[in-house]
Amino acid sequence: MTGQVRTVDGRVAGRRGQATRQKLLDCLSEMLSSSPYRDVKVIDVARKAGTSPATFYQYFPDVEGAVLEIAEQMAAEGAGLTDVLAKRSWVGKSGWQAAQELVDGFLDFWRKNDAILRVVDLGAAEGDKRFYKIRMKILNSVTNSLTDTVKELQSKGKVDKDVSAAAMAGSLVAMLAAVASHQKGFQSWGVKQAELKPNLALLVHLGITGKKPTK
Amino acid sequence: MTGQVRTVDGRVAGRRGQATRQKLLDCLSEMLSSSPYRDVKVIDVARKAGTSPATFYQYFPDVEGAVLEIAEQMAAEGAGLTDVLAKRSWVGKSGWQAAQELVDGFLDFWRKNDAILRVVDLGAAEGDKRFYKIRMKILNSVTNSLTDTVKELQSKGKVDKDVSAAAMAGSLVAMLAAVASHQKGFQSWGVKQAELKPNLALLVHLGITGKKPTK
DNA sequence: TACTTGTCCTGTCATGCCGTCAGCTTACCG
DNA sequence: CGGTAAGCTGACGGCATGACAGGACAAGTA
Repeated sequence: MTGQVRTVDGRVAGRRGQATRQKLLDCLSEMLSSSPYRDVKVIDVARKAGTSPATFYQYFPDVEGAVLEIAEQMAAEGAGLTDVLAKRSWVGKSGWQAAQELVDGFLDFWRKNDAILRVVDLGAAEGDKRFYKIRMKILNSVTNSLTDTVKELQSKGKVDKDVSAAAMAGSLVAMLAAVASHQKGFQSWGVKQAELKPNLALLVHLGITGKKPTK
Repeated sequence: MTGQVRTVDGRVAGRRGQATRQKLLDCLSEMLSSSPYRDVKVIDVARKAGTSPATFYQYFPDVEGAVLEIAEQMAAEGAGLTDVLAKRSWVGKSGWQAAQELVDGFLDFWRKNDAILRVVDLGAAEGDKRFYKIRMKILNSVTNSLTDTVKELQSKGKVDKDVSAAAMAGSLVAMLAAVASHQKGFQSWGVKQAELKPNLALLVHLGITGKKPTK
């Protein structure tokens, strides 16, 4: 899939090299969780990995490059977010359940990868196409799936034709991503997870079907 | 209100000093729009302002500190976001209009201040309480207003009691903020502003009232 | 064992930014 | 005109960056 792992100067990395490379990625990942993105320095990552800055630059052009690598790995994992939605009916109780599971899956995934996702989000918002692409990769499976659902419901006459399926799906996904990345904020503001989830599910259901769920 | 503007070492800033300070803030602001947050250096800001790095450190402890200052200024401005909502009825056509105007105001405000808001969002997501507070300051007026609306509708029996007003309002506001900060993303993905806005308004209306709008 | 080859890592260096300080200049006031 | 405080900067030690050459190491060959 990735073909071959290569160093910056073009050599192919062997067993040992790949291990070092991965260790650097892991340490960077950890670092991103514990300190602000702006303050993450190559030298700290290298020290944490028990190696030297020069080694880091052998495998990655800069911190951004390494972050992109981590994000790619995560994106592959995140493709599974959409499994929940496959072949789901959005009519009746089944729809309410689909909405709930989508919300659950999303929040979990985000909580697990919040540090990287933060950086990816920033990069995308700043207009960096590489980050933007990865963000798409993660969100697209869900967005596309939801878009299809809306279109299908529209063709059956169950949803107004003047709804833009893509815009609706995109907005809902953006909402999920935003709420997920500010989960802590909600909590310290007095909103509990237990309240948050059903409300998000309700909004998703309302947005997709245009109707209140039958619970 | 702010009392007196002071330098880092305690002196009070006079006319000239305040002008320099403001110029630094303006240049920083511009810089944030044109290059990634991670790459904004004090020396560049100072150069752009026609002064020296030492001067920067006279007025701000670091880049973050200056960003907070800009964000404060913006937050004051952003308090006006809620004007649109004051004394609005969410019943009938008026509700649909309120939703539309809210979305309009939000997207405009975000587009105007996207660079700072990006950084504030990042800081908040990273758990920095100072950034989190400012984010609240900007969003709270809207969130609270929406929360009140939902509660009012609940007391009149027009909205289900099991909806958490705060969670719903918070989710909607988070959605608006997220979509706003990825406006460019939506566009390059094939979703036009003209489609986006009504869909967001629809979602807001659905979330607040639980019903489709009468247009 | 000695030699070769290619991978892997680091010491070192020039460069550039950070953050601080002493000290110079400028403005204001009696 | 002299005093005082504001305003600014040159210069410096410290540290991160990013490049390079060369040493360490493993594996294969004879």
